[in-house]
Amino acid sequence: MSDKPSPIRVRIAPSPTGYLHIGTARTALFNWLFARKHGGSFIFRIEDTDLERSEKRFEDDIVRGLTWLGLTWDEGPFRQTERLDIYEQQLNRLIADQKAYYCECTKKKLDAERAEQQMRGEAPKYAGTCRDKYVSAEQGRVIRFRMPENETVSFTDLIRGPISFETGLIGDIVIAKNTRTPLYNFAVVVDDADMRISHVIRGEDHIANTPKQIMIGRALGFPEPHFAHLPLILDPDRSKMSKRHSATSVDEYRKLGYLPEALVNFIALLGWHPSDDAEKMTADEIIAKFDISRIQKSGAVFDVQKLNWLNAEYIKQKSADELYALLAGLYGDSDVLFGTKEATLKLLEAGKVRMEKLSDYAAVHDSFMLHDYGLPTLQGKKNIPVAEITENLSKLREMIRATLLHEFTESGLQTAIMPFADNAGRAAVLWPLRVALSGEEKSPGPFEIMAVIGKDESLRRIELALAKLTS
RNA sequence: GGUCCUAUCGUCUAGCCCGGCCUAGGACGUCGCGUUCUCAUCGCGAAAACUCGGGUUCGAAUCCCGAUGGGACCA
Repeated sequence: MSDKPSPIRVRIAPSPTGYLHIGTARTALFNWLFARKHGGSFIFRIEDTDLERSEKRFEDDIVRGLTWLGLTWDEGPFRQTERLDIYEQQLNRLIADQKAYYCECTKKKLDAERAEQQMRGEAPKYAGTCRDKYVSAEQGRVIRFRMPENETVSFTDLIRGPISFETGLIGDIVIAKNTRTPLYNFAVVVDDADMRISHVIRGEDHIANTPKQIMIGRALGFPEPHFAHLPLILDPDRSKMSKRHSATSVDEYRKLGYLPEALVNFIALLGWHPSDDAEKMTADEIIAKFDISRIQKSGAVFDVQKLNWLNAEYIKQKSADELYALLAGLYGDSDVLFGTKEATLKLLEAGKVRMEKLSDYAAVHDSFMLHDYGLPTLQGKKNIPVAEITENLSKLREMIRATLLHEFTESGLQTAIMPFADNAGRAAVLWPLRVALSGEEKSPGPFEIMAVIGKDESLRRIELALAKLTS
């Protein structure tokens, strides 16, 4: 054995039996971070041996999702269905070495055995009927791995420390249906060895598979990788995150208007924490601060509120142009435009603080439109007299008319109007002005609205209010 | 049912390995106050946690044992 450290090689190995799941994305992220942190390689493998449930559209979704998140891989995607010869070769080797054997037990017989074991309160496992008799490949229904009977398998989990299992409790597991149809626990071992994976970083739900895979790997004479089992992402009821309670697919989050940098940042913080308490971090900063030993042992609840906060932070830091491009990509130009492109950019600049998600844009867009309203709204809770409102709005109309076009900005309008508002009473000036412009109890500020809708439209809306007052 | 993992504010977590600096820190959320009328942003502030029981020790969130809770996997 050489002391030369083997290169860091990690992988993400999803099954294309569903859309890219948040949990899978998080596993991918931690593998990616580990690879990037240590100058290693990140390998992408598609575990599509389950032909019934695997679909091309799911594979495409996974590829698209990882790309969108920026989790770029160095090798792959490899597909297990394209590697059948490799598994067959290793399976034959195991059979020749008598470390695996054909089993002809019927499902009915196995079910009966299991029921009996359960009754006796024993751990359900294969009774070993075919273990020591000759069953030909033709007679065999499945191929089983000959599990040693009295061994303790131990491994040191990078996150949890030492973990051990008794092989006697595991039994002779099925590793393939036939030499061309390997099962999960076998294919994984062969692939990880073949791809020279140094660290297997995966979800906690795989802990029980680890001893099986270690034993198969030993039987095959493969070097043993390091293992790290990540805590699970939980729903608010603390069960494993599932569709039942929340959006679980990465693409759903994209469609809801979450930014990839926000999702990556948030997901990184689920079960991991930098030593300096930083919360908002770019991917590069996360890589720099990443340390696998700081990963949490217990599950983390997916708190959408915190994700929303982070997403809002990232939206605020985008320019109007960037937001426009993002929005147009998501909804199409026609749904995004507010009059002209120029006005839309102004709206975006003013309105982005009101968006947690890109999908909030519709409401923001709407908040700059004029809504139907009645006299009581214009008078407000303080019930400002109609005469006073009429007088103030008339004066405002003149001031706005007099405002030069290049001063028709939020700050320009503020400078022009605030002295008057302070004089006549802010509440009696600003409230009616704002309602005249928006028609709403709650809305963006009057200067914000005017700067976005422009001089002509502002005056039109004020005229409308004045007309309402005199009618 | 069996096996395995796990336990600090409502949530994400710092601290735990190397006991005293912890009157337990930060963030989200909540509540309050302020900032150009409302809303949002922004600023300031508040409430809010060491699962329980034993032990070790001068001293335990931190070490040991047990219980209880939660979860995952297999069936």
